[in-house]
Amino acid sequence: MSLFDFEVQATCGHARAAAFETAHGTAETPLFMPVGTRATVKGTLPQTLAQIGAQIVLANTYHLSLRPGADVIAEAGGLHSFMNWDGPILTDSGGFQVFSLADTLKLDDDGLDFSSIYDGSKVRWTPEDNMRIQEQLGADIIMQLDQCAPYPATREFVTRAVDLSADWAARCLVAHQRPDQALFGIVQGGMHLDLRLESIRRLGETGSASLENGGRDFDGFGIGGYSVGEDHEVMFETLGEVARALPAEKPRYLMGVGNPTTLMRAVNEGVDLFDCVLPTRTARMGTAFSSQGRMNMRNAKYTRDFGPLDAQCTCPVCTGGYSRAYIRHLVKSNEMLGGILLSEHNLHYLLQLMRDAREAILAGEFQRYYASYMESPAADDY
RNA sequence: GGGAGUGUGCCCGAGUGGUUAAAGGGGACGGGCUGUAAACCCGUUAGCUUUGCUUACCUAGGUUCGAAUCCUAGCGCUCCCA
Repeated sequence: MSLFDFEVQATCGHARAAAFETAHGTAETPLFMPVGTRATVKGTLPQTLAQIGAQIVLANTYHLSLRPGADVIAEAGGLHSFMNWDGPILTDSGGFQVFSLADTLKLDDDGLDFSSIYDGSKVRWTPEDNMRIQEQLGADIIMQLDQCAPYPATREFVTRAVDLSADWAARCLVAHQRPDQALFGIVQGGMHLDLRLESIRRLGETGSASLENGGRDFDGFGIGGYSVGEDHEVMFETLGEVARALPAEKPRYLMGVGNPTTLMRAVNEGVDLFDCVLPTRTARMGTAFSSQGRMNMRNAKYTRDFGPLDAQCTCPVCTGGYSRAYIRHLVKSNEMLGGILLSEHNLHYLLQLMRDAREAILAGEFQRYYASYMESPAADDY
């Protein structure tokens, strides 16, 4: 396989099993990607990530460019060397942060101005600046700068976000230089199917134009702007059509999702990649995913429960002698090990869920696997 | 033996006559978390026949229209002097 090849190995209904080649190794889909915003998956050692089978890890351009600075990371030899993770890395552009937490944001024809959440200093980004920064960071997959519309938002607002994101996608594609980095465009359009399809059409147009000029096409597509506060069902009204309107021969990445059942349903709709802070954040707050549904480990009922978090789980925590009672104690005592163990378990849970889905697709048994999952207590997060 | 102080809800602690079923913190209990400014945020924490009633600020009496708040006695604890 050559770099960035996305080889669909099997399909089962809309669900796909595929492999994607990066400069730091192959990733097999469907795949959940742990989030390490500040070049660390909170509470989790890189060696642990490797042990539980993480394949791609995320990092964030907004946070890292402000602290410690893209130049520092470049000087360290890039993100892989800096964060001591040898596997594939994906950097989000930081567009999400720029729009969600910069209250001093100013947009103009050429780019945007915002102030740093760390020290208030003024920062200016054009899409070209953003590409240059992500090239300095050196991830294997980088994301275009985009605008993620909040929910609810007026149709006019979402339309402008689609337009701006499409415009920036074209500029990112032109500005993107490093041959060892894949660039993903991002679909916006909120909950409006027509706007989503328009967004996809423009990304396709941009890619074709680039190819005609001897340039590159996007190597994959992010599906952004979902999971921003709407009900699950609202997302699924359009997600399937949106996913399948994207080129079949490229990875489809549903950004910021999510909980186990949403992942399963999205796989069933043809999505390949996911990232979410949920497993690690909820872990630090005391929640465990399990085959029996979510567990709040602060609950008194676990005080004398000396069994593993999940008897069916093969993760190092569940097979390593850590009991529910002990983990509850750690969480209640605010001991950091509680969050560490739960993070490892939750990440493993989602990674394993996707591995199982992949196996089922390869075996041509995904429909049965999916139906049995949806009927199981694991699907309680709906 | 003498003197000074103190006693508040599970714990610590604010409150010195009415708007106090009682601030604030802790603990306990429960909920939330979705391209991470989150080891964070929110709620509940006397009982009941619950738009109200009952019982409550060491105990027992008293003053007052009204007391956690003032007075008397007792009990407990703390400190100082002998």
